[in-house]
Amino acid sequence: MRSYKDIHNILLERIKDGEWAPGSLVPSEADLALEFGCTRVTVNRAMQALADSGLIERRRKAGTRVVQRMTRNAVFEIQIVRHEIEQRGGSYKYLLIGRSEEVPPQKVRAEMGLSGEETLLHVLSLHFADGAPYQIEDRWISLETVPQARHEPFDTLSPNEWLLREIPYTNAEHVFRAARPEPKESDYLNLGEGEPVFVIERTTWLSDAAVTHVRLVHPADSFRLVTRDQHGTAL
Amino acid sequence: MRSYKDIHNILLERIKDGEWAPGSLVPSEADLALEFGCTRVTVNRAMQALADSGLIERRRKAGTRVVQRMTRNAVFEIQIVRHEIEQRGGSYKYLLIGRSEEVPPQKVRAEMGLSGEETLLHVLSLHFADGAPYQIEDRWISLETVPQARHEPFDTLSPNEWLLREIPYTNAEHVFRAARPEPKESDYLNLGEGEPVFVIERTTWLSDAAVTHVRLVHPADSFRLVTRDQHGTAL
DNA sequence: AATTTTATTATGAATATACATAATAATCAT
DNA sequence: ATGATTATTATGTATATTCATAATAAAATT
Repeated sequence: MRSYKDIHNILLERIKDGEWAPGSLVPSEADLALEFGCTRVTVNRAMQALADSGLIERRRKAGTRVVQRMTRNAVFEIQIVRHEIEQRGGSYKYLLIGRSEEVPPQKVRAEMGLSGEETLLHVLSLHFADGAPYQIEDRWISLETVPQARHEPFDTLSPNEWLLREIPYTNAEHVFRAARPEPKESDYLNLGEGEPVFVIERTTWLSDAAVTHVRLVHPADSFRLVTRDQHGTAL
Repeated sequence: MRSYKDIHNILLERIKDGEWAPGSLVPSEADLALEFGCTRVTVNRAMQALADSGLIERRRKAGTRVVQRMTRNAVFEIQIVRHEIEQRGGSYKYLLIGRSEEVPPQKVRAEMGLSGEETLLHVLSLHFADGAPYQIEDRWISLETVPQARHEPFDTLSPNEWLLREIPYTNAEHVFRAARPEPKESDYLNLGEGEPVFVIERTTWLSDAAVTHVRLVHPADSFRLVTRDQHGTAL
């Protein structure tokens, strides 16, 4: 028996092989159902999977076309820093530098979509891999969205780990860039003269409420971001 | 009438709100079908979508659990450099620097999984935004996988654009990092003293055959990589 | 008691069927 | 010819039904 996954794979092959060229119209569900000797529903399930993964575009009556993509997606994993390091067999250490309640600078307020001048929890900390500084975590946490944070000392458990463990979030925005470190950052990371840093800025939200904004600063020579593979199945 | 998408969203809310905690067992399809007044099939469709997006894990008889994720995904778009620039309202220019057939260095061969010492097409080019250098494209193209490339001059159309338009690929691997530019790169990009670069290395594959490997080098102050939002639908 | 067999249960998946909806094509009235 | 109306068609989705499969629990056998 042919499952919808089989049909999905067959259709995928046809697209990959160029048999169905980008932009071309593919046969209707009814025709394919006839060809594969199954019902239209089964073909539909397979086609929907292809549409979900962005390979085809479907419109009622107009039919289904192979997308003429000018863009593709890549996916990378965000995980706890400790795991990042331990996974590579490195030894991990965490150090809290400062913890206070302050009104964040304008830039952070803008990123988090804060209108007023409420105080947030500001936590500055350092993550070490094999004894060497690996990441500065400069974080602001909304006490309105996450009041529990007020009672967390963050002296042994990093905000990174606590948040990922305890607080759900719905979406995140990232900015990655290369930069010259600020003097203080250069100090914390123990950087050589002229060594650049890799900066990740992440803002996370729970529905419409900002949860946290963090600036992660890494020495350039010890950090690389790698994407996972694509197109295995859906996605 | 409640569609499977409605049910998907309702269940998603329950996970987001923590009503269904990470690691907890969620009600069976049959129970949920009863609750929502629809058939099990509809619930199944919704649950499958959630499973596809990695929020729940399902096993026969064992039931369905909310994943206890320590990692989350982020997605970014790979698009044609020209579009990247024009989308921001910038003016785009392309310049071919060199085109030749050579045996690539060991590092590139390793990335592409090449065993022998076959010659690849090597294309070096520059992309400008508003007159200023924006990206160095240092690319190797497999003439075995993409023989058509041999007849492409790449003097007005960049390999980036030609490949994305003409050649399908199934998956890609990326590495991002901050680095100090090599002297030649600093030269091409017209960089100031000590200015770092943002480097993207991408290898793409068509099934098991390597298509191309490219090193993209950007001035740090003109480049930032931004992720798209998550959790809209699947993924 | 330990092991094997059987029954139960939850998810996975296919089928036939019915109706909804959006886009296009064909028809008709002006 | 032009514009409005209707028919057609492809996809979207829901339902009832059926069977498959994997994991667990219960029962039976040794």
